[in-house]
Amino acid sequence: MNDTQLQLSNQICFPLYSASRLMTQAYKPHLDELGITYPQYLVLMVLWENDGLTVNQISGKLLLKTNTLSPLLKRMEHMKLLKRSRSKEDERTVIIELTTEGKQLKTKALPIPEKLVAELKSDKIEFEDLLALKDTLCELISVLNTKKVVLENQSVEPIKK
Amino acid sequence: MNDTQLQLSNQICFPLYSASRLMTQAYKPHLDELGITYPQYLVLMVLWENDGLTVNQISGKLLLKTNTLSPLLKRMEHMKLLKRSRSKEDERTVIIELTTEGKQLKTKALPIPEKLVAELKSDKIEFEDLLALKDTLCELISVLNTKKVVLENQSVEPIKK
DNA sequence: TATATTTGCATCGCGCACGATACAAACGTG
DNA sequence: CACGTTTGTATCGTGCGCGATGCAAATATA
Repeated sequence: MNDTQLQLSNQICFPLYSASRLMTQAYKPHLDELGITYPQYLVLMVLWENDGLTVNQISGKLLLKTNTLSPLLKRMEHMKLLKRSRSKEDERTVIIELTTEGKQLKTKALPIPEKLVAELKSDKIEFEDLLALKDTLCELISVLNTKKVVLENQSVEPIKK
Repeated sequence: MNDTQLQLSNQICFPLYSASRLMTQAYKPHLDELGITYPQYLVLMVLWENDGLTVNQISGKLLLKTNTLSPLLKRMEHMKLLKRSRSKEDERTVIIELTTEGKQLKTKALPIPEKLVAELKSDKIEFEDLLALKDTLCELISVLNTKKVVLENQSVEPIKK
């Protein structure tokens, strides 16, 4: 029995981890111009597509827990990008709505994806490879996410009737 | 001109970001048993393969800056997993060496990659897809990393003779 | 209706990541 | 040898991510 599996080069997770960080770094100069971070960019993309969501709904779309989103959204409120307000139907839920400034940022963000693709496509990576990459990643996410939900629902207490 | 490019589902970066986080979460229960975090696991894998590296060498292998590694390694020294010492040849460089405890942890870590692959393979993802994923990710990393190095070397001052 | 449970969000503590900055050792140049 | 520059590491401040915990509103149950 050898230990080649413990070599960095043979793990799927390390390339995933590095590629994710490097990609975020590649976005950074473009996002700096808008004065936002990458997670903030994600929140904005969700809201540009569908404004007025609750914290929980954003959490579901970004797969981020509310304990990550709460401070993040609070910072974005201080930046005047969005407004938080309690729902009248359910006082527990918080509605997130873009301000005019938050909506206007969409125009400045529009060319960013194109630029990023251009930066990558200029090299030896085929566009088709990126599409295949995205598909496999989404499969992976689906598997990991459902597995996680299953584990969370395995309560310590036996299921009660 | 439409804005479908700004939809979350059409960005390559979001799946990358989510998959990376979810994968780290999938490792967590296994790493918890060893009492280490995922970045610490990465450092150990590098050292298991090649002990006695400098901070700079580890930085190169993990693509992490030394300002991330310094505190990380310090924590691991407090955990008695490794020892830091200044090189005698060059007083600036710090040599990182595993302790007996750090070396022994390898035995407990050995079954982890196998378990992870098993968790993934049990579902609809083909093993070949994961290999292709890894290859494309490594290409991506190569492109992003070299691009970054090039940008860093573009000094503000003109190149002096 | 009273009580128990669930749900939605927030707070806290910790460990990354990283840009900016600092600093001493090493190196290069005159 | 004196100097300016580069190199290797560390420190600081900020923003995530996330497990653990808290808490009030809503819901379910008795």
